[in-house]
Amino acid sequence: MVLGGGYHGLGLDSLAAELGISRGTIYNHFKCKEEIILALLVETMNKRREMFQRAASYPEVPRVRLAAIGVAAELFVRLYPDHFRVEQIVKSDSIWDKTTEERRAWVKGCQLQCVGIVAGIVRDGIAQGHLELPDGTTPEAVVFGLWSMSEGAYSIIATSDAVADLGILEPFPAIRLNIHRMLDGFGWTPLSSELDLNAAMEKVVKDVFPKEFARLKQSW
Amino acid sequence: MVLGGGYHGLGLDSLAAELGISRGTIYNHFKCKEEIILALLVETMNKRREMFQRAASYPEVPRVRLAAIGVAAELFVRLYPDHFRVEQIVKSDSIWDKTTEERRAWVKGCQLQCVGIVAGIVRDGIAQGHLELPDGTTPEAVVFGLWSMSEGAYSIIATSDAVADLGILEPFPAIRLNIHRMLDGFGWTPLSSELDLNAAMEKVVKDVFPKEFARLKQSW
DNA sequence: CTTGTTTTTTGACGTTGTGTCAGAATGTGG
DNA sequence: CCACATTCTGACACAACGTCAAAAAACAAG
Repeated sequence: MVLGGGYHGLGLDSLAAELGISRGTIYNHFKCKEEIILALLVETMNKRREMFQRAASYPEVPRVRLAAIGVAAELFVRLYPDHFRVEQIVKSDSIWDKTTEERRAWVKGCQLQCVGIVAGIVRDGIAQGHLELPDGTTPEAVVFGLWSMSEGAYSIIATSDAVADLGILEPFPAIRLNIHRMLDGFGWTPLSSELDLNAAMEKVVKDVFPKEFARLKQSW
Repeated sequence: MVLGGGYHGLGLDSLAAELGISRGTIYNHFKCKEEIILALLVETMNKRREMFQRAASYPEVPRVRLAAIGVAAELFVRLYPDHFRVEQIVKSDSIWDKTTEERRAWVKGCQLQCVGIVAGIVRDGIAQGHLELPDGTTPEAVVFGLWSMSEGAYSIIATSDAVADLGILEPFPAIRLNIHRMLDGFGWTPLSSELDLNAAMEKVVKDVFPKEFARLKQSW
């Protein structure tokens, strides 16, 4: 893929050669290298938002719909690791301020949409009496927790062999477990002890993401 | 600080000028730019390990000692945001493979030590009957969850204004809450409902990290 | 103090990669 | 076929990393 070797891996010469055009031509479409990367980021976030929307509309109880979002996030990371990498790169390198306001706004908007999808499920859970948040805690705070956990876990997996050193042979099931423990901690019913979430998630994979699952050669 | 503007912000010319030496001299001490960054990373991880060790030896029940680790991690990020940034940079840019095996091993070892400290507390909790892990779940998996949550949350805070857009005015208390909810989900007693963890953490700050707390001008 | 030797420092140079722009090439309407 | 508009191009300017022979400094011996 384009961005295997980080920011430096993307050489405009090689990119131009790969596209069969000259390097000057690239600058007719993008103002600078950073804009290219941000364009890739937009593509990335579109992809994930689409998967999130599909997961969120799964006809089930809110807690399972949230698990479906988790499935979507995991599938996304496993299927498109390079796309995930783009997000990492944009974060750490200070490329953000070299880009146009327009594209930045687009990224931000997409991010908020993804958050909104998840927050909507949390609100549904509250509305249906499956979940009660303590005073001062907003649904968005819960989303923040889920987001943190995913982001951090996938980042750790992607950028070091720390998980293997920890003796965690299958990190993805571990992530799922930890996330559901957090939701249990919030008292979101049905609790993971009252429900076979693994089976539910496997069903989500087959019902909502059959195509993606087929592309995922490794075991779920 | 040295690494405000990411990998590119660190210019060897300006760095040399700042140190009052020539750029050539830098290469007597470091083989390449990447090694400089990794040296900063070593410093960073030493600092945090030291804080973790202090927190872990806090004379309290395991769950509170774990909270103390959380306090240490939070104080570290808030006091030394540039150090935290170094970790982000090392992750995303592919600088890892340009560095010497020796320094890499050092970083990895320090990382494992930090994990080991936390895993030790989890084991203590199990040994004292405060916590029971389901079959197939290791203490390291719990550490992985805590690590993920911290890493992801601090990363999100540091690299975007997403938390503000989510309406989360005080992200750090939100992180603490989410972490403790996860531990509650594991059934780790005393549960956060049976214990005033906020007071306990405030006590940790004053008992274990008075000096660091003094440097933290913002409210806890 | 002087002279010879070793170590450290230096900044000019080579190299690599980004971004620019005048000119070439290509496309279009009459 | 021509005039005009658009797109593409690759040579150039510039910036940053890393190198290395020469200079400077530190050190040792007589």
